[in-house]
Amino acid sequence: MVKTKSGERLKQRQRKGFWSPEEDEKLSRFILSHGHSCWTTVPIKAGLQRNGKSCRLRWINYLRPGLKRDMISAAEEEIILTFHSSLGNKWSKIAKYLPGRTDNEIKNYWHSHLKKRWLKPPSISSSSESNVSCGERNPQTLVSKHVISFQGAPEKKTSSPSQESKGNNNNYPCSSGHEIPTLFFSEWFSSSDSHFDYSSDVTDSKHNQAPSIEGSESYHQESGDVDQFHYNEMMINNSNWTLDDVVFGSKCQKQEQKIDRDVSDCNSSVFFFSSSTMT
DNA sequence: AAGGATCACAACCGCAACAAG
DNA sequence: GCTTGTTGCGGTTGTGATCCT
Repeated sequence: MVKTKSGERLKQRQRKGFWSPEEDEKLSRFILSHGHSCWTTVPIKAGLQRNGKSCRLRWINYLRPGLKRDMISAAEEEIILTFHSSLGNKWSKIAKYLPGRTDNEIKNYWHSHLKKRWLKPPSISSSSESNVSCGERNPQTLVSKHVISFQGAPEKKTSSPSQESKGNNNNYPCSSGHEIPTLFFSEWFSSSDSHFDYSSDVTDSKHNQAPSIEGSESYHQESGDVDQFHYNEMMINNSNWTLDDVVFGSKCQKQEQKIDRDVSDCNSSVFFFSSSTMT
């Protein structure tokens, strides 16, 4: 329930539906500058006519740095299938093993691609994209394999799960989709040409496609918040702060109390970004 | 080329869990 | 212990794009 200083309930006409590039920019700029101590106040402070829930969803599923926007690879698909077989529809849990992917994305992918295949009787010839037959899955084996793979941070050059994690010393995990996210957050942050490219959206018929990470300085230039950007960058690069500390602010502090559950939660959300700054 | 069917995905909704007062 | 507010999750819906006839 949102109230003004005087205590009056704020009567806002809240927008629904697809997000415009302007709204995306406002939200991104605000969160990158201030974090979100409380989602319900974010739209107010950011000047958005949305509810906090919508802002949170938009940020998590779309604007958050580090999200992968490319196709889900065969290996990622395999992970989804594997974990789904053991976890069920726990999309958020499955998403933790697929850095850069959101629960929503995985859920959608499941419903549009995998569900039918999974429900189908396994064919002997199996999928040409997958090295493991659906009918012969061994969740335990595969799960542990992938967990080790991610946590041990190997870079994988092939899409075959069987070929992953061989003698790589990188400290960050690699997506099973062949590529790690384009940039670490701090790198993305500090790169002069690494901010959202809304110009590309102009030609996008859906206009809410993912802002391109590369190619535009407009975001930076138009934000009028350069100092805050550099401040955040500095905080990330020169301290032990993680992305969560900067962006997610109080959330992880709050969650620290719930260690068991949250070690994995926080780790997963800083999967890529923190490793280059944490020693 | 037109129009219906299907697909893909962003976003909404409702509920449960949790924290704070 | 109860109430209230916030957050996170999973199911579902709406809409634009693409395919098919």
